[in-house]
Amino acid sequence: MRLSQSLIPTLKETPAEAQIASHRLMLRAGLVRQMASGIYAWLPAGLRVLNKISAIVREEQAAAGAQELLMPTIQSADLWRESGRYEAYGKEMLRITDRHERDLLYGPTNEEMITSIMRESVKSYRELPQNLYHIQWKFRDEVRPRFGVLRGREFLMKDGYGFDLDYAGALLTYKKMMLAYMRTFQRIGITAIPMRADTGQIGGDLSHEFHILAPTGESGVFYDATFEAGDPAAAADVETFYEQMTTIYAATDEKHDLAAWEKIPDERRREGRGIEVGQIFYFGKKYSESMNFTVTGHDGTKIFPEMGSYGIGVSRLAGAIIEARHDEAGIIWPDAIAPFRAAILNLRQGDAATDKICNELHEKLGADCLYDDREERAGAKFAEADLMGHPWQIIAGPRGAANGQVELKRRATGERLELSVADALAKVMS
RNA sequence: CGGGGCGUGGCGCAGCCUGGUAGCGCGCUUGUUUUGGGUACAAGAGGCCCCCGGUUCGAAUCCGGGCGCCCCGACCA
Repeated sequence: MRLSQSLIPTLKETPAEAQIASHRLMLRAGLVRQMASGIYAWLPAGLRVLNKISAIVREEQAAAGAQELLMPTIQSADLWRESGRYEAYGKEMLRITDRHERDLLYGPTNEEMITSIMRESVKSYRELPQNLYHIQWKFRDEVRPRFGVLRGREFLMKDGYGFDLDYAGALLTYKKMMLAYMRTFQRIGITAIPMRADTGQIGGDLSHEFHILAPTGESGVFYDATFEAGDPAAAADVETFYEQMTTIYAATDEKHDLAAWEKIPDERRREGRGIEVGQIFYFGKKYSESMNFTVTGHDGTKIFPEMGSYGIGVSRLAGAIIEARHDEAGIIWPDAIAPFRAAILNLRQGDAATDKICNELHEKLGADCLYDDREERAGAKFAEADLMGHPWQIIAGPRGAANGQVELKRRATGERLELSVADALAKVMS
């Protein structure tokens, strides 16, 4: 993609409303624009991030046996009256009336809807277990939206719902989802820690939140340093994995257990701030019972399926990652979800040898690279590339172009290498 | 929902107290210059001063009402 023909409106100065790093950088790097309080438009580069996160989520959900569907954003109030949450949910729910005076709402979550879909079609124990998810925009009318996309009112969430015949099955689904989540976060390139959590509006009795560590996080977190070492998803099987995840200490301030904390050796105690990027719940028959969803068991009796729900804040992740990975110059994207894997900086637009090298690079690297072909000073190009946080920068100028050399810069480390065009390409694509 | 603040070209801000017809920096356009870390000079374009009403000969400025946005706290993927 050529920068000269792209809508990537970077800002030299920080808009006054942005207080925290991720918000400032998302605006400055041209990823998002605010359209109303807590409501954002995702510009082309920002959308690429959302799409890359979603793609990884999809792959890991598929690997865990979950099926993707797509439910609407607008829901009927009647559905929510069945579960009793239409009244219970309060002002966070955006309520809408259509031209026929029917009560609708913009979905803050989808337990009722998925249960309704399942109960229409699933009648036999033979059809369970099933696990379904979608990636869809949600709306929660927060009292005070803030921190850019970290606490928006409209946000993109992956929400999944598991249906099992019994507690054992539901617990296994819960464990599988925890594993899928840890793999997802790992592939995205961040460290997330599962922490025991309250169940809030969703209800139920077993829940974990996944936090990524960042000094500006909204929750205080306490954890055993063991989480920082090794590969959390490397366990031989899901039971071993779950055992490890739930025996090593980790809790948010709400659930912090001083007695357990003090048993951990001093040097392994870690205290910090966390940003919640996902949460999983087991809540049993809460919705199957209230909404009368049953399947017939092999002995002919009716069974209320056991349920759980599984959420990842996709749009929040985009902000949270920046919060965890940036410096004074800008964003430091992990390779897996950077809007562009590499940027080509043409330091002398119009210099024949330089242009030739850049065009060749652009062609070979394809759509996942951004070619800065603008008529700008070198300094401006460097500054903007650092701001946007491309994992790799390929810097081409007349100095090196004469003998076929370019400079390759790694954003995360600042490391630079003088390489031939072919070697630079090989490194970026590996 | 309690407390505080802000709204002036695209962005960051000054002007408001003490009313007299809008200014600075960045960005944008054109030309020259510069050419490896946000270059310099020159000439331009661009503003219902958030909205409505009031006071006044005259309102960005004073008064009343409304809307929007931000920050702190309580609440939340």
